[in-house]
Amino acid sequence: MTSPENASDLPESGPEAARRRTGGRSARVRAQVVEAVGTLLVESGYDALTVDAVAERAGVHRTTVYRRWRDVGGLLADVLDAAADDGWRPADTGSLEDDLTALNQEVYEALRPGGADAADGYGSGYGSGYGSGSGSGSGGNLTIALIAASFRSAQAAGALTRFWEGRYARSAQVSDRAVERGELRPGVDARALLVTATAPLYQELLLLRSTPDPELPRRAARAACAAARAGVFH
Amino acid sequence: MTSPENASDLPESGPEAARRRTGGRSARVRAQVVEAVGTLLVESGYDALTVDAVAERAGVHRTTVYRRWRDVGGLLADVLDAAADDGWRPADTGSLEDDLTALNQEVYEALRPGGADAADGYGSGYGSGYGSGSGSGSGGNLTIALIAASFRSAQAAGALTRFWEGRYARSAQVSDRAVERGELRPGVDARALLVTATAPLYQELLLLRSTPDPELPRRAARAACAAARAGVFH
DNA sequence: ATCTTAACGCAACATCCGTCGCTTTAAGGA
DNA sequence: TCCTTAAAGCGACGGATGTTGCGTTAAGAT
Repeated sequence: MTSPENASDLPESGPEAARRRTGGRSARVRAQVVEAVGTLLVESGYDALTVDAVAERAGVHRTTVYRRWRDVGGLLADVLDAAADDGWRPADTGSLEDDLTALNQEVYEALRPGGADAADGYGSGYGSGYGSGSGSGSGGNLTIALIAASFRSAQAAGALTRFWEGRYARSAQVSDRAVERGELRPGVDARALLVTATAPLYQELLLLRSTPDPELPRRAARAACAAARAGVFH
Repeated sequence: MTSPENASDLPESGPEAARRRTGGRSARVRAQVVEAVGTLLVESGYDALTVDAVAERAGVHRTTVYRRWRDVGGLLADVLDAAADDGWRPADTGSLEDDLTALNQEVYEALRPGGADAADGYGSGYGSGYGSGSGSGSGGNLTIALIAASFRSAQAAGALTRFWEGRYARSAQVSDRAVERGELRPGVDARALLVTATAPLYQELLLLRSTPDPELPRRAARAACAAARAGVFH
């Protein structure tokens, strides 16, 4: 759980620097607030995620939230950074196409209207505590809410980028394994391959908001495979 | 120029329906407001696009804007619908890869940080009157501002989807021409091909906000070509 | 030219949002 | 246990945002 103020975590430069107090009350407040953010997002979507609502839900005073997180973007950055360092790994199915399809399936679930309950924007694991968002009325999709927020706050945008880059970095082993198996020649640009594979899902579900096509994850994976085998990413 | 209220343009159902007044003053007000929206977006980005700022810039009263467009989303929807029916056509270069690259180049310019001055999110032509946004400080990218807005307003989201679908529909002839030339077998899914070709640009520049790579438009086009030739979109 | 009334202008109002100065609580070192 | 002070609580404020009721202007029909 990375907090805004210790993101760059020098232990206070001065010799007699003021001691931070991260124990007891502060920790409790943070936990309550972070949980309130998740709950509110799932229940009523991003528009309901005001500082006031979070504070009330967390049983904490408004000014406390303003001082520690500054704004909604800061709250989301905190939540996202916490989600970023889960133990997620890409599935290992034995073939490049199936690996990419599995990856795309996760993205698909996260982006689908009734979608997953997690900061699953790409990958799983986060906050399985938040009951599935399935059909929770105006709640809408949590992942989409987070992305929407990233357009309103530089801080949230940075956190989201870090989250995704972490996912892509770990997914590079999908490409590595394909090389080991001899499916691809060495020297392939893993990131380009992965972006090509996943991008159509974001395009269709997030930007174009077309009706979800269950075949899309596999088709996008196949397209990326074909391009990779043709040497486009070398 | 499609206005919110005549979007579904039945000429008033009742036999003695109240006559709308679209002439003189109303038309002038609309023109002033729409122009103010464009100017403000280019000059200072989406965050500066408040109803008040638009009203002041247009020399019109706040309540007028609130009543006719309801909110910023309504304003943007109006602007986007106006931009959607320009005369845009995809370039015809003589080969599929070059056609797609040209398409991607337009998207690239529109999405790049110092990017194009138009609602060029995909395609050109709109409002060439708005001086190029090149480097206009905090202005940021107009296209990205419009997309960001679409996450805050269902009305703007709908307009943006319509805009893009129109672009994709017209771009289908890129695929048709490739079939005619014998580059692709008949029966290819043009939309899937086009989405695959353009999606990596949106992914990198809009979502991941990575530093622009001038090679990206061509690489994405090549990847889509390779997939198409492999029969992925049939 | 005259009349009706849609659309705009205006001012007052209610909210919401973020900030500030001050007080109170309790974390953490001695 | 006591002391210092970081961090939370509290109330009040100023500014921005959106709404409402009413008066004024002018579009469009006769």
